Amino acid sequence: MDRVLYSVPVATPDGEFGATYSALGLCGLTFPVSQPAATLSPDRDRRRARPCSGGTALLELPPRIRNWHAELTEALAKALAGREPRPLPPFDLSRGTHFQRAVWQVLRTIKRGGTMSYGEVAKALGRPGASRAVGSACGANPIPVLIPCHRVLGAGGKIGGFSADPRWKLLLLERERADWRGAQGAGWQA
DNA sequence: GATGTCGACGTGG
DNA sequence: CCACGTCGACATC
Repeated sequence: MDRVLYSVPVATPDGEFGATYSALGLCGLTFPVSQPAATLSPDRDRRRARPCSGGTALLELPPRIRNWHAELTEALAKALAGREPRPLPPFDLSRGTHFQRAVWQVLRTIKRGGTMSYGEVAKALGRPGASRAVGSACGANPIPVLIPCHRVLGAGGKIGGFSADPRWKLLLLERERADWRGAQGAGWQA
């Protein structure tokens, strides 16, 4: 069952994310809209945590979902601070195609601070030449940050694209101290 | 060297 | 059909 049953705001130091849950687990995570990434800077000063605007919504959640949400809230805060996001709630990725799920699986093997190129991911799937399709699959990732699509860069260390906002990609990489600057240092752009 | 163009790939509009 | 979070090869200045 991949239907979205609950949509819940997630308060973090970087603004209010949005989580959606199905009966199987977390099936979606969206970046804050109220705090545009345009105001983000790669420096260290953090934003104040905002109270959850969901109001009484949280109280209406079934215990199981509420537990997942508590785990997610903590995991997301850790991830945004560049630390290991654990424990995690279960993910419901049943909406992805076979290829997309295979891609997301590879993404989850990229260690914090590490990166892969779209081409390398394609190669890891036994599909050299599908690098572009990998890019599309990354863009279709329903749970950014926790499924680290931001750790996939263009060949030669170029920053590549990011559906939400490239600033988030840069910020996340900064926070995990990723060694993403390519071999030639100059090979990246905003 | 610095640019263009082209084809391959999976998915959704 | 087309347009994408790409890449590498090759052509041409």
